[in-house]
Amino acid sequence: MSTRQGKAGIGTKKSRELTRELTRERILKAAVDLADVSGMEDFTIRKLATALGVAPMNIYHYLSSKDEIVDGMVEVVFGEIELPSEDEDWKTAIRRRCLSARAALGRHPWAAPLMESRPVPGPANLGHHDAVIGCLRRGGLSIELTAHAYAILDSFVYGFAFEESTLPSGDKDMADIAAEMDQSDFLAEYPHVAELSQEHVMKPGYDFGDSFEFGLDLLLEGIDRAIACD
Amino acid sequence: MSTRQGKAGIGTKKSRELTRELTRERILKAAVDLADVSGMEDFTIRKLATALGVAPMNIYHYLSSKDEIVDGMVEVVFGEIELPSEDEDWKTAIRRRCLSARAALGRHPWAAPLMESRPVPGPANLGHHDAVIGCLRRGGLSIELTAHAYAILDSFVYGFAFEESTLPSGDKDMADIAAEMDQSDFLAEYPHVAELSQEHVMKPGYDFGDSFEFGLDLLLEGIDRAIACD
DNA sequence: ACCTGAACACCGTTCAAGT
DNA sequence: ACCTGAACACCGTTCAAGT
Repeated sequence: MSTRQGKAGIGTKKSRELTRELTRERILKAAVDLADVSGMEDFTIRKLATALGVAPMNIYHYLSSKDEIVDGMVEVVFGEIELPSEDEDWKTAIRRRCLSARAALGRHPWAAPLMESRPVPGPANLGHHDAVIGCLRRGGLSIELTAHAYAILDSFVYGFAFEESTLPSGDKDMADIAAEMDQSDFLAEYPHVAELSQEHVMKPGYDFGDSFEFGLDLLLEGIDRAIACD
Repeated sequence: MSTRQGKAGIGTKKSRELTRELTRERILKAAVDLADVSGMEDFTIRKLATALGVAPMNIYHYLSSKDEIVDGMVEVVFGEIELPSEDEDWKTAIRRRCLSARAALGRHPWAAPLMESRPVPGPANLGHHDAVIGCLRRGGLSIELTAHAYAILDSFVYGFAFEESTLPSGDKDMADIAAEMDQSDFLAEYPHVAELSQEHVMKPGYDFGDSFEFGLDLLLEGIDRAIACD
């Protein structure tokens, strides 16, 4: 009955799109989706606008620069990472949040190098940091050890996720590189790379990701041991 | 006496520049220098050309795309990383090369996210990989454990170096963020971040880099222990 | 108020032309 | 052969103008 209802009813094909007004959130969702499929290299405001079906300049009404869009996208990803539970011991809780972080970065491969490098961290980012630090402190770690633990765990998690996100060009192409060079030259020049590649990485069951928990547990156990001599 | 000698002698101010013909190596050196001072964000072929005193298109004669330039720059950095010695035990040798890698990435902060993400690794890159893998194998690690060790050490080293390279906007600005928000609001919302920041990070002696050796040694010791159950 | 197209100052790269 | 300027197809962003 209202004019709004009337308007929405006019269009047939486009009505679904048209009723969806542009909002900050809708823009950021579309931005994350676009980056997920195109990667950050090809992520441009102009393409984002086309994906949303609006003129590029329209976006500037809700987010005032590309940097602000990227900030918002990083916040979306932080929102997807499970906060450490307050009911578990610190090691279990932190372990779970690290696995959750890797899973989120697996869904959004463009995000790994951006998570810790935004000049102005948003509330989801800060809230996440606070929960992790709080969890470590409750676990009995001193401030010094908390700082160490935080730095090394995040370096590892983000470093690993980033490495993983660029892998298709690093393992798969290893065969290509070997193919481009003369096979026997490659073997002579880089015998250990060749061995590892042929006898392990190329084998059916291999998954680079398996190393994640291996390394994570080394760090967690090491931190645990360090609590004693704190 | 030769015409070449004659030519070189003509100019007075510019002769030093002019005699230095453009070469692949000279371009790459200038590229690394430019990225060191400007960062990768501002690194453009056009600016590189101006720095070299040539027309932009001239560069394409020696390197056929920006990607190829970046590949070359990464190779330069790999060349600066100390290879693991063959005379030391694996732990000492690998430890040294990890410290050397961090030092190199400290000199070239733009490089961390590029080292392991080039589609086509160059000879310095491959040679480096080969030496590290060889060192681990000689140390008695199985192929499986070598793969784990390699993956987690590099994730940590590159992850940490990257984190470190973006730090000025992450620690310094923490004070700014707190200043922008109401101080008491910040303290109420993020009490653990505030505590860590005030009682540790802001203190005179604090250096984020101290966590590097802490984490590195946890990983090395953990790998060492894993050799037994291999 | 919300949305827009034209324009500006940049990119990387191609091309045709200079020596 | 080496080097070049003009031009092309893109960027992010500003601006003045539409409703």
